[in-house]
Amino acid sequence: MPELPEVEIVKRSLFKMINKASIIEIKVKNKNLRYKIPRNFIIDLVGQKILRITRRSKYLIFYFQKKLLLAHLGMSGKFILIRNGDKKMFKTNFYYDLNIIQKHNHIYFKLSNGFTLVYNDIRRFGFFKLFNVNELNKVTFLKKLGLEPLSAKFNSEYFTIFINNRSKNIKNLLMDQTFVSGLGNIYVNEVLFMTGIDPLRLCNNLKKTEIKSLVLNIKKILKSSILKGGSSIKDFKNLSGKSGSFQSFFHVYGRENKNCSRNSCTGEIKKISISSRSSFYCVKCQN
DNA sequence: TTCTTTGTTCCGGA
DNA sequence: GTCCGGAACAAAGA
Repeated sequence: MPELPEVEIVKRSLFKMINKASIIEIKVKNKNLRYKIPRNFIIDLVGQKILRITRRSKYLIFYFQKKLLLAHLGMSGKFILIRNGDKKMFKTNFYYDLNIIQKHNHIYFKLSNGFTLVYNDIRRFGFFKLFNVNELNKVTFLKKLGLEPLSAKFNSEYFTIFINNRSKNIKNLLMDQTFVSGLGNIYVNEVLFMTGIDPLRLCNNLKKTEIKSLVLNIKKILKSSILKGGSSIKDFKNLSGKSGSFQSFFHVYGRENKNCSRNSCTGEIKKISISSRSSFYCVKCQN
């Protein structure tokens, strides 16, 4: 489940391997992703050169001469790089992991640098959208997004002002992409555990020190995960098919009924549902 | 067949 | 008008 750190790793891998390459050919095997791949998708992109690749929240943005390609990986979307014309498909030097099922390959981008970029997505919740180059400011997906959690502007002052006159619980606040963009369920669970805050605590009851600590821990956990190559709790793989290592550092997510991993805490991890999303927390040190 | 999983969007109620 | 939570949506695997 790609959240900010995973998307950042994908962006870096893509930048390293295919930046400045041109698209020679596109094969759409299944156009029914989260949104239908439009008719003009192929004609708009073939012959275009990738000028740069950036990330905003969990979105990837590919800059071409005439178009912008916005991509979201949804729950299970991944990019795989194979050699052009390779019939063995997943037995290349670049992808030896057979957890990838070929029937979920939906789009092939044949590139000028000898590689083909494959988009694979089991649940097909990911999507691609095309925009004109000067229309980035009109993209509604991006317009609504709040601050990047790793930016300097995301700090205690911003946090304090935003929660003024708001009463939602802290779990939902951190999940709210208009507040801070890029955190998903897994990282929010981890941040709240690290900070020792009950996910149901109302955000307008937070103390100054808790807000400060939350901001610090959000940055710390995201940076640490990026350094370790992203998590791989279920589906995440980087371009070379290797899992990240951050998943082994999860303290609460998926640890229902297990003992709290915090030194000196004898509590147990409980699972509850908040806004129909599962939340894991220690009954003792998060209250 | 039902339940779970995700981020995003939409809708009704306060 | 604004805020909030819950539900719907997409697909697939257990």
